[in-house]
Amino acid sequence: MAETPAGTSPALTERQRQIAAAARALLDAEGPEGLTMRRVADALGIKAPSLYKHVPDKTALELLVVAEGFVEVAEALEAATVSAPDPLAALAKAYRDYAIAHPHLYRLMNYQPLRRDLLPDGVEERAAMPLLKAVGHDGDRARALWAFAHGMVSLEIDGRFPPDADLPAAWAAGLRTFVQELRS
Amino acid sequence: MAETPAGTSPALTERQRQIAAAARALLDAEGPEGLTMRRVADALGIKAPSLYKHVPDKTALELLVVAEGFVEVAEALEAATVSAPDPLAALAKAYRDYAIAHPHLYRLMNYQPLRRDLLPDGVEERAAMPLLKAVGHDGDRARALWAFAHGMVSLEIDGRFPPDADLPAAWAAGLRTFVQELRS
DNA sequence: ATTGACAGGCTAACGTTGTTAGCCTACGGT
DNA sequence: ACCGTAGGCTAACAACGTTAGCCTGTCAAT
Repeated sequence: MAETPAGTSPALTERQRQIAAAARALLDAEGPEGLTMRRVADALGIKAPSLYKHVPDKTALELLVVAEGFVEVAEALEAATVSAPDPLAALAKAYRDYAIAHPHLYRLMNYQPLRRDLLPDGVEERAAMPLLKAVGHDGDRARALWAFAHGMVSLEIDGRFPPDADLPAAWAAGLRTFVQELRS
Repeated sequence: MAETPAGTSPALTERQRQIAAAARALLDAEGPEGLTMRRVADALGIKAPSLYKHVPDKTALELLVVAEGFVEVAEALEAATVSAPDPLAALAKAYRDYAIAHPHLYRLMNYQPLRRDLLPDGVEERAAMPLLKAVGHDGDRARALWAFAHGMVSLEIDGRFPPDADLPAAWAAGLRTFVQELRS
């Protein structure tokens, strides 16, 4: 058991990175049903119980994947907002694009309480930065925008909108306010 | 096997209503982990396999509960918006109140694709009506508002906002736009 | 009055899941 | 030369959803 001071990033071993990669691949390819201990172990050529030598339990394994997802999202949002004519629209588009591209991962990341204590430090903040910046460092409005985007994306991913819904129009309707208020 | 014309509400049997009630109670009290076939059967004094004489599988059982939830939400929203000075704020508050009061049910209803074909007719539409009315029968804005509310509520339920976040202020920031636009 | 269908319970069992216990082996440091 | 530890393994458990097959009571039709 490596000594890991509470509140510090654990620094993954090679095996843990392999596990995370295998899990990620399975999740992307087959969804949450495909993400089982035995399947992950199979992908690495070992048996399921051996995973527990590297990871305390399944939720910790999932967290490895989630952490990876947060970094990716952060990178995508940063890349999208840097020098964009309309940063807010670009941000929204990038957020949605990522979710649509990786719906299973998006659910794993956002459809449940987040074990922040087990997440590497700063990961979440980094992902939130582009949002805060785009919205003028107003926490309340940032949270409102996040909620709107998350709501739109999750409802779309889960097919909850009627098939004839004009989602771009709905996005526009929702974003209008934020843009407006920024200009005032 | 009762003949149930496709697309028509099945009309529950007494036993099915009992099953739904037991499931609902378990879900409210213990969350999704508590909602198992055996636990539901126990609550009714029967064995798990007997449930399958009344319900095809677990997701159908869950759908009984979900349908009940939709009716309750619809009633709550209708009651809240009737003769409210600020219908939109009242609607938002009622929506949140329901979700906060029944978080497990809210997740079951809204965190996954919805099997509309197995849901009694009109249930979903009825729940959507107060929203549409409050927003001036503009579908795009209605969906944007729904997404915002769902995002706020689900992120709150899952503890995703920082503990010091001022959620009422975030709600206000998000709702401002809708109110504004209505007045114009 | 007898029959027979069927509704609705039961037990036994299967396959899959996460997880634990306990064993074995190879390697690296004292 | 030792020995601890990292990291595999097999066997097994409990809980889950679900199926097969049986049995009994009720009730309608002959």
